[in-house]
Amino acid sequence: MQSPVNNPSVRIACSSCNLRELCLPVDLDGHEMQQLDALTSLKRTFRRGEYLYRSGEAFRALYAIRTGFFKTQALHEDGREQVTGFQMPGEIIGLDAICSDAHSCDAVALEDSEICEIPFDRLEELSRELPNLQRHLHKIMSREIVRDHGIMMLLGSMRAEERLAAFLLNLSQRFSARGYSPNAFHLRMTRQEIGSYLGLKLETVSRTLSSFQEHGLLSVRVREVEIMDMLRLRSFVVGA
Amino acid sequence: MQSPVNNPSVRIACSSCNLRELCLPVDLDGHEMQQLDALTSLKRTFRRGEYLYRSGEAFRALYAIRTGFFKTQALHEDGREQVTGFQMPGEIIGLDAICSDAHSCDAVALEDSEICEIPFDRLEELSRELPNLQRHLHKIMSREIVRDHGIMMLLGSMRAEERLAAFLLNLSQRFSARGYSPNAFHLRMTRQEIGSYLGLKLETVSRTLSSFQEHGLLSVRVREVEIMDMLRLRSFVVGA
DNA sequence: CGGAGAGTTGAGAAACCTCAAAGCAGGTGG
DNA sequence: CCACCTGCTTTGAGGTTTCTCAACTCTCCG
Repeated sequence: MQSPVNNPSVRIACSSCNLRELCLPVDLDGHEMQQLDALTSLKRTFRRGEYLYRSGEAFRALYAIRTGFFKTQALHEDGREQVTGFQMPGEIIGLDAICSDAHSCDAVALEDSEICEIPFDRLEELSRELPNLQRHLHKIMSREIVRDHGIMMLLGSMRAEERLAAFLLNLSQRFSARGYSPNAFHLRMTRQEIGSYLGLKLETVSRTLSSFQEHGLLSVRVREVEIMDMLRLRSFVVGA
Repeated sequence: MQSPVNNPSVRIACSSCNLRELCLPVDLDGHEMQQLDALTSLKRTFRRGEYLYRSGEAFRALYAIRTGFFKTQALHEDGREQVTGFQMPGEIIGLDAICSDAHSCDAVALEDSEICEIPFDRLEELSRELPNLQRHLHKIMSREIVRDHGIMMLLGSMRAEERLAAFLLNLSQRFSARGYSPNAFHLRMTRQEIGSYLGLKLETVSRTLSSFQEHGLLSVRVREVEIMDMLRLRSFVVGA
């Protein structure tokens, strides 16, 4: 993922990384911002396919994605694994590890990526001093919970077409918020990964995309998606 | 739900309510505990069917369930609603409201219940002073995220039998942690509500329960469940 | 005792999955 | 630079699971 063309949300981010998730701006003055920057100075890069962390590893830090694209996946006891999310620049991952001091899922780079490490001890420390930061951290965690509820709803009560429409619209909206086109984008993940995330088999994902294309909702060429009829796509999700 | 017969986890809870979720004990000394107690002194009771809060209401406080049983449900834009969780004594609800300062789901009492209100401003304030409490709050939120991932996995990759087995084992484990029998318990929710939570129709829930009974895994009489073969029930969830 | 909500059960339909085969794209090594 | 190989994607046919619609029963209250 290249740098956004023109994105006001990104401009207000702290200089070293996007600690704040987009749409959740935090109110910090210059000095406070410096402290936050100092906290988030450790950066690392990952090649496509590399693991940022694995299930079971000790928890030390949260990670803010600076550039690139990740997926997180949880493994079942019986070996089945399920993608629990796709993460874009500006988003925070690792929150699920706090409760047990160990990561409960894997995070894998879907393309060459750069992240910014946020030592959790020090984040907690700093957030005791900066109530704005404290509240912001709570909001990020709460937002993750709400997001998960949305996915539960999708998995529990939507049909394949609705799930895929919701998925594409969500991607579109997130790309758009980062200054990219909401109508045309590149999928970083395989059909299998999309299916895993949406509770569908890869063949169903492929068939449904083809069907969307036949009906003129969008055009797909392998991983290149162009949404042609945003309104009709939206009507899949909202209405029955 | 009556008071537990003999439950060590509850004994270490603060006196006025179970702020800590079970299995996540917090390390506070006497004075700190007093401060926490002062925070959580407001109690309220609810009759079966009453709403603790509704989607859209302003967010002011978290709620610890002291006695009783709740469900939380999210409403779709199109009117569909989905149960996102069932809550028992000692559990905290309302975390999803932090991110937007408004509740994003309804909380409904499934039986006469008593809760303890925790004003969030003051909880944040106190957790700035007490690092142990701060970490504990973060763990509670993180635990909610992990729980939700578990449900996503259930919804995305399990069949009806597996989902129901997982659901019953989860209830059993939670009752057990509260000092009740893990083998025999009363369901507080309807088939419809179970189905909504598990992404199934009520008829499928009913049929699957009947099938479990036929196979000698458990006995069901409407809402009274007795698990007869815990191991075989477990094998549904772990194995293929 | 009657009514309303909850639960059970059956039959047929719909959605999605499984298995299989073939086409495509991108990377690697000759 | 091309050919090949591997992994990803598409499409088809048939099977399973779950849903839908419907009728009936049960249980709990008033």
